[in-house]
Amino acid sequence: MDISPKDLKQVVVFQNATEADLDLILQNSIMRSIEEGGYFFFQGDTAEYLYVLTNGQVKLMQSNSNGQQVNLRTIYSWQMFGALGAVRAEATYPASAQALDNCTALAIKSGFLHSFVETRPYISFDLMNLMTSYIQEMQARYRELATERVEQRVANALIRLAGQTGIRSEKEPAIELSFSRQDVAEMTGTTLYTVSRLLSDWERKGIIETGRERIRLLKPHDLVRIAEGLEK
Amino acid sequence: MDISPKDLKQVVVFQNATEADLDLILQNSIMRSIEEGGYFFFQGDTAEYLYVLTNGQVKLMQSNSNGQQVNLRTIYSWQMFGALGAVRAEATYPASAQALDNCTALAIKSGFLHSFVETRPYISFDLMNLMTSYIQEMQARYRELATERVEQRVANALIRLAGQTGIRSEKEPAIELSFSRQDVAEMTGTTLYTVSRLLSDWERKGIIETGRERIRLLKPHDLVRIAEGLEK
DNA sequence: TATTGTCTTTGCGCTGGCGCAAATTATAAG
DNA sequence: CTTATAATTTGCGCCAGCGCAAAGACAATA
Repeated sequence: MDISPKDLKQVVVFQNATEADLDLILQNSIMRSIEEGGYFFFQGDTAEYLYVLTNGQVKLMQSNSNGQQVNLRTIYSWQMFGALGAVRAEATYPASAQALDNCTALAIKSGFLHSFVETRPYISFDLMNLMTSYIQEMQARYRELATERVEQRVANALIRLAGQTGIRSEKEPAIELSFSRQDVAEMTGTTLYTVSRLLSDWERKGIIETGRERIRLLKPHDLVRIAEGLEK
Repeated sequence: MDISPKDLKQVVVFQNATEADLDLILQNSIMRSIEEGGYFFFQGDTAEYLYVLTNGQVKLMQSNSNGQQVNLRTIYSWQMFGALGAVRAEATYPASAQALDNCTALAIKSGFLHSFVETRPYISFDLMNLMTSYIQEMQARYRELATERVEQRVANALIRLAGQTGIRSEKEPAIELSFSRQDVAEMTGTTLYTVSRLLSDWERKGIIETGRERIRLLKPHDLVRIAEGLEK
């Protein structure tokens, strides 16, 4: 599968790039395909490439010395990942990137991007914007983890996911999500048992509907109330 | 108190700036003094300025709708703060900045920095480096909070603080920190009671020595072992 | 020296959430 | 259709950590 410069316009960081620049980027990149379950890179690897996902979904996660892991973020088509390690020379990736589907991604040599950015301020600007939003999201999630109860955090995660990826059908205001209990647990710093108990409870109350690796939000507004700690 | 361009060289983001540029920055800034306990800005304010602290210490913190707060970071002399809000136009500060001492800071109009950066790639580069390290630290702390027990998190926080600010005396390998139990609690997402109990315990074991708003690390290595969860 | 305010310690009871284990259900593969 | 595999649910016991309350220690001020 080939990629045209026009396709690259969809990448937020490249939105202001010229056609010529996009061409140059393509010439200095290769395509990499990773099949479901495989890894683009592991936490600690030297950051040789930064990626633009063209197909599939990628999970970014970080693990501690005992192997316990947390979900930092899920990457969708035309989003960048592995960019953090690429900014500094001789950096290592701070997280691992696992393919949730069969994935294809454009791999850009980080050394190339380095020199490329130096003469194109608009790109660093867009990159900084992206980074800023990362920092803000991480700070918000950190605060959440530190001060909110599990119930609120899970509700919040569902709301956030709904905003990012939810499929909203026209007729009914239901939002469909595809995540396992384990996924949600890793996103909210809890266990799959607790998530399961919570979801069951909410289902009994008619707020959501659940299935295997599937959560449908029936009353998002009620979730918002739970997230804010107003419930009970 | 006046600031010379040379002083500004101490700011990481300005380390590669020319004398002329530093002068220009100074001309487009004002000095602001905030006394102990006061605020440079509050979370949610529109980000008109970004600051370079010249004197004192500033605590960056975020609070949720119930007023509970977490410590994101402490700022020392010649470090920047409030830069996040400044990158995007019409942004608001994602955190509040409280003066821990009587503080003085250089306030740079964010609009000015905007246009300034556009023609000076080296600065955006250094800014991105700074942002990258923020993201990585937040990710690490997030993982810590999600997967580690309180004991480990507090030990980790002490180690981190020792690296950032600890005063190491020549004769003995003891490191002196100046933080209240409440401070440490807000940094680690726990309560001052739990921190107090932990510190008391460690003091009994001879790992640290404590006082009012004072913690002296006697055996940092033992703390590292606790942080890694090897203890018990 | 006495006073006041702040920081710290510690006892005590409680509970939110963890995590094992075992049963149940959904999906995929043969 | 059967079997294997993976995801989910739920009962149960337990404990790490919370948070009130009250006392104690320290620092600043008059």
